[in-house]
Amino acid sequence: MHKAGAEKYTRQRQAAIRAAAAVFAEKGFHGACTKDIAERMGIKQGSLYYYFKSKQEALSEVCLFGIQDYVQHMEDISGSEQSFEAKLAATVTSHLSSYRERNEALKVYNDERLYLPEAKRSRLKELGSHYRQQLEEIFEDGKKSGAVRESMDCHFAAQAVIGMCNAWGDLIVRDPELDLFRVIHKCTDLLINGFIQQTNTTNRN
Amino acid sequence: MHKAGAEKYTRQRQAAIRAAAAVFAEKGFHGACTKDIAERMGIKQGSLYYYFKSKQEALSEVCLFGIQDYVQHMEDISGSEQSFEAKLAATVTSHLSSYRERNEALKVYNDERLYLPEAKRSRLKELGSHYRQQLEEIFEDGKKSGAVRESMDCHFAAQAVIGMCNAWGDLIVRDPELDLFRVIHKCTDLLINGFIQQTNTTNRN
DNA sequence: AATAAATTCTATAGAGCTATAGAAATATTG
DNA sequence: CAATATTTCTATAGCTCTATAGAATTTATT
Repeated sequence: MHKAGAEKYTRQRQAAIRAAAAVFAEKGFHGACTKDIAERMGIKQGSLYYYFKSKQEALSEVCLFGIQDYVQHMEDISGSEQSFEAKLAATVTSHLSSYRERNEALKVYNDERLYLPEAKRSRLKELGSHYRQQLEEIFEDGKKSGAVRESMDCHFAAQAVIGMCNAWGDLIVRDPELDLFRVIHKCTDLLINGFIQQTNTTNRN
Repeated sequence: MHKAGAEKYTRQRQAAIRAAAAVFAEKGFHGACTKDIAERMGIKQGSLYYYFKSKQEALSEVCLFGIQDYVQHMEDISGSEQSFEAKLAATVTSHLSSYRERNEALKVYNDERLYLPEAKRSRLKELGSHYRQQLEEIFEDGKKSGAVRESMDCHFAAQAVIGMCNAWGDLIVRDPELDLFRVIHKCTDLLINGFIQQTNTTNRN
């Protein structure tokens, strides 16, 4: 067993989480085998169990890694003093950027978290719900400031934004050629300006 | 082996496809086992192979079942003479309704089709691409008629609509309490009216 | 260099799952 | 009813995968 002071352990464990993320993203939790994960980081199958006590634990760590930092971003955005449009744009940017930076872990969180044991899953679910709630509040505040129309269902709107980001995130992970900033720009544009031809110019950028 | 004239076979095979859809939707293709599928339709594991030659074939049939009919709907919508708004609303309605009617098969198509062998997958992919293309054309036509703003990226818009419908479809499948028509209405409203407060009233319903 | 600690390896038990074969049961037809 | 066809069952070969144990190797410490 490792001891404090041996920092190779933490480095390798992080590598294991990233390797697991990549393999789970490609083959799914049940489709992936521990051999794939181990080989991706250049060790043998059995050695992986020096870093995880089970395959489930690997999934659990990947999922946590996947969201912890875009949840943190939302905390910052939500607390800041910006216009509704700026907050919405920041949310989209942070969410989509996470798909690139976090090495598939966010995709794994979305697609495979339901295979976690109940206890772990509900802890992660809290984080996810909190994220959605904060986005919902951004919409509520937008209503108060007059940026968002009265008739908007804010719960629904938050869900829709997250769904749209995840759909695009999927494509971002699958296709490394895809220009992240182009996608961010288009998503933001769509959310702020909508599909429809409008004659007033108040909310264009 | 069965023979023509024995219509129990086709009835049971359809039941097998629905059972497989439910199980694959819940546990994923690799997480599901043929025992689960068989038991759900009240037969034993081995008997399932009277209807499928492999687990892969079951997946293949489920995926096909999942899309064939909403792809067909799009064909009708695309060919019809309606306003942009009406076509968009019809698309959302058809897409989301499929999630309820088709017994989880559409969800399986979205989440598990990448585990199909290449040959099958590319045949299904064609259907999916065709669907997106037709939606894209609806947007292009909308531009020509002035309903959609010039600056809209139609390819992107189509992708976004599909992504949003799929995100909501997931929730519809997961939660049978969720009111389908409420979701359809809200999605349509969001797509047509957008998030933002507008001063002109041209495109409200 | 000798000793101890940390990391990786090999080998495997034990479990679960797919797909098949052939028997048994059920339904259909003459 | 007897003969035939269809559907389901039981049993299992053969494979893959997880997780563990203990040996071997590498890295750090005295």
